[in-house]
Amino acid sequence: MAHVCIHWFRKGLRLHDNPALMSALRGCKEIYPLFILDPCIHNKESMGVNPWRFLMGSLQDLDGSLRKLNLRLFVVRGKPQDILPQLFQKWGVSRMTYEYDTEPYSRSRDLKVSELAKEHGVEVVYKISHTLHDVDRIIEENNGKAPLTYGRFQTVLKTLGPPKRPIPSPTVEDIKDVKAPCVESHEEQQYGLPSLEELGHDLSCLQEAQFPGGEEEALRRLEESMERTGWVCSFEKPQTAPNSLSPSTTVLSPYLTFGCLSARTFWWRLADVYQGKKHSAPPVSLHGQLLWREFFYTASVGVPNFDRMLDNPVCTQIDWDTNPEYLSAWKEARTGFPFIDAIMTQLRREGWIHHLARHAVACFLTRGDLWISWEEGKKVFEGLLLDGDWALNAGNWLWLSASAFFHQYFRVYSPIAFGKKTDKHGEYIKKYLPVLKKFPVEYIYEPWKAPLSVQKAAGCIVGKDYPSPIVEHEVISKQNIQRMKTSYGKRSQGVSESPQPMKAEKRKGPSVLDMLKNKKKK
DNA sequence: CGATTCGTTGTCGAC
DNA sequence: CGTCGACAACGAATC
Repeated sequence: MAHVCIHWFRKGLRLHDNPALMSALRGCKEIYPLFILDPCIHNKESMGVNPWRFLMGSLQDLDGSLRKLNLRLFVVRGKPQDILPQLFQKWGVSRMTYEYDTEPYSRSRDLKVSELAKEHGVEVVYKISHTLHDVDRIIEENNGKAPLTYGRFQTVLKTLGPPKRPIPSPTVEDIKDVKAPCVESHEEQQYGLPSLEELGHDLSCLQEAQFPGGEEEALRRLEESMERTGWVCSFEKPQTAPNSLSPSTTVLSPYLTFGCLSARTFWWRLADVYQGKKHSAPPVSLHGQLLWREFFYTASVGVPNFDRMLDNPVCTQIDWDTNPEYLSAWKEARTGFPFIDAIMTQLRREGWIHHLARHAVACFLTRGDLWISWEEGKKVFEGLLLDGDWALNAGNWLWLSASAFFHQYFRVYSPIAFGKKTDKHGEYIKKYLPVLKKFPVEYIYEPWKAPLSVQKAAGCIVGKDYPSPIVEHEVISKQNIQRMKTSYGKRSQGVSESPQPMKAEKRKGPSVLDMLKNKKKK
């Protein structure tokens, strides 16, 4: 019996290594490749114009690739739970396929949608292809808990073996028995991709996309990086510069986030390059970077309330300040620290900043200087980054704020010294903050220290043309270390008024374990 | 259980 | 230019 099938694209915006799409095509007489613009995730509040443009580019590329196979992409706007039942009926659908998504929102959405599918007699098939492994298996192998250190994570992974080999894209041969649904001309419009203008975006402030979305660009970019075999083999993340004028890393992360590039394709392509050569190893290598992604995906599945401080069992509870002025200054690149402001400018303009640049601004916002909750920073990153992956974003903010995973809170990034290591002349600062262009090198990281005569000569008066620093880093960072110490102290002592202080706190960890154990029993 | 080791990628100053 | 210890001292995992 041949199926009428919807393949529902969400992430996984690609044809290569797409097992769910392949199972859609098997025994299929008609296929509707579908993308739903869901107001719960695709809205202007939580998603900035740069990631929007990346998504649209990716969908356009996907549509183009499908058309080469005599298929097309159907784009619909609305809530999946409203849209899908309508389409099931309208198109006479008997099967729906999609790529498994571990995010909490996606999981509850997919649960609802699967029930609706059942009611409509639609068979649901999903496959794991966004991550290297089935992260639930990793948790199982670690006795029901997500590993909290990278070393432990690697040990667990060894028992699972290497990730699966990627599968190729569907070919004309694969769809020879599949009919492309006949679409009337008005429907061509109805299911077409809306423009960014139509969706109400202001494109006037956008410059040309440095990282255009789409599978084709993803694979081109992958090959471009992999051609540099020496560079690939000697890659060590900590040795790459956060403030080079062009990216010092691959910038494949946005393509992984949207699934334009399969992590397994990347993994095995790297294995090809490594083959027979001496090469760097995790955690610093490129393989290591993919494992970090896997690490945070696993943690985000194994830890309840992963993206929050409250009720997050691995997150240290910290008395962050509510400080809208400081938060805006950070967000809008007017902290008065050129290194920080340059990074935030690049983030807003280009939608991508180097991982270590993220360290610097995240530490500055949270435990280092401004003492603002990492959840605020996470929200800002989510809206601006092309690679604002839910699990990675939350995980890295937990890390940098020393709320979880990383605990050596006395190691504080200096907003002045850190950037100097890799850009002592401040070229990066001058690129993104041209107002400081004429400042002499010795003051470029600390313009407020320049004598007034020097400021005048540079055509930039600090406090007027460029902000004065909002905090005194040397003083505030030392105070903040003490505040961290207090928060950590409370954590290990437990709640003093509790009759069993130690036990009350100790329950924190096992509660995750218990939850997962209970789940398994069901 | 207690002790020990290790932990993706800090900074500063001495040598 | 690189390496090392002090700084002040954390939790997770292991034995």
